[in-house]
Amino acid sequence: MAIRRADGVERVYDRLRSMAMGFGFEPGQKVKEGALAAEFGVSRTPVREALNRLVSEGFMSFVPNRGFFCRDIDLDEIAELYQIRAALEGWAFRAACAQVQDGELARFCSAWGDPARPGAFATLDLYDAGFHAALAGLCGNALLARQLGEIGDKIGVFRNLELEDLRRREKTLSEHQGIVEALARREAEAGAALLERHIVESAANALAAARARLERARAG
Amino acid sequence: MAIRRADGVERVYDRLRSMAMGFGFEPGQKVKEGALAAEFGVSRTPVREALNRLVSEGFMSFVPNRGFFCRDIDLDEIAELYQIRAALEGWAFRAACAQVQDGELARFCSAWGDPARPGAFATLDLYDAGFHAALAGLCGNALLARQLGEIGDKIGVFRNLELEDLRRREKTLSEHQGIVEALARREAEAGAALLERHIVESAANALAAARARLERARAG
DNA sequence: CGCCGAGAAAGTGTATACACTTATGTGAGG
DNA sequence: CCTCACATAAGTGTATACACTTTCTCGGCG
Repeated sequence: MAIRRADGVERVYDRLRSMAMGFGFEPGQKVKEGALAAEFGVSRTPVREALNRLVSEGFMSFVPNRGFFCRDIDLDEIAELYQIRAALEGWAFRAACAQVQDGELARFCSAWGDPARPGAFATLDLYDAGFHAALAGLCGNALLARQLGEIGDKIGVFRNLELEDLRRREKTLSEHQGIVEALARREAEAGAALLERHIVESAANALAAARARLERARAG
Repeated sequence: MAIRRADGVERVYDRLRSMAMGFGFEPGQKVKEGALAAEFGVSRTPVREALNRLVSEGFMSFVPNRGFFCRDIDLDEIAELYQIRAALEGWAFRAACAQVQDGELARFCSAWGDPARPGAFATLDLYDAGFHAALAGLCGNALLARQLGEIGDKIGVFRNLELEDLRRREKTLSEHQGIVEALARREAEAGAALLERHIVESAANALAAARARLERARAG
């Protein structure tokens, strides 16, 4: 038997994480170590390790002697995540206005201020994620940028669902445009206000999408 | 041998976490599973599980085939944590001004606006932590409050060290006072500005304390 | 029909075994 | 004295074993 087949935990962790981000598990569903171990062709040990990591990342919950459960998708929680995102991105924008170097700012604006840019991305949600990640990168706080990334992962599919609406797509692009322009002029307060409104609206749409998705899941 | 002695992982996890929060490990030090297992009187399995959780909480790092390492205390990282705290608490304050109920607000103000209140706490850093936690609780976003709690844990000892300076203690109390008054009048922007300045100053002091502590550790 | 309890089945919790990897020490050659 | 190669020790990665707990099943009883 091939013991130490390369990077067992890592593979298991990645698969479980993407399953948890998408709809690979029913919300709230019990997650059985043994079944996953069999499915992935490893023993329970690496599965448990991966699950433990996912617990403290908030993708799973754990009850002693009962095991692991997929988090259930809670609309309130998604709303709260969007609020945290608004707080963090707003701060990041102000910080970027105050301290980013001219060169870096110019590079950002020419890259993300171009209305044709979305065409280079396979899907709009990838473009959107890229935009917000790049923006967060300007504030000089790597930890904050990382936190925003993790929040994005948890919001996950709903951000995607949200952008399926065609009118919402155009609105997203024009709002991004406005934010870039404010940043170019280093208008911290005005830009932050635009950004926060942009996120609040995204939240409303994502919540609607999530609600619909949950209805569908409950029905089918 | 007593297999299944109650809550093995939980006990191990708690001990490791408090060790990591204080100075139980040298910063950057390698953490050997076997040694810890022996010390705690359990096998490596629960130790690894606890360590895995601590990795995704940011208290430990992990390198495949090399094992776990205590995070090294990075001054930049502490500064970044304080910035995230400022962003989150600032947002929470504004949200609290906008939407907290009169009754809850009054209760908060009478509790934390009392200058004699600190006397009820064993140490000032407990009082300080309590104040900021209560404030975060007013914004109605439980996830945000939790995040702030975790940030507080990571800042950990330095917050404590920071408050050892006597002048800083008095300053802290009067700044809290001002924040409570702004909240009582629901002056979102003015209060948030006070709060953010308060945190920025705390950060500067905590960083100085951390720097001193690191010097001492390096010398002794 | 519903409820309860005993027994069986399924599943978790941790110890242990052992393959594999990395670190450590040691002696020969430069 | 330094360096490299190799043996050895230390340590990690995962499978497996087995005790304990929870959950399921089903027959008897009210």
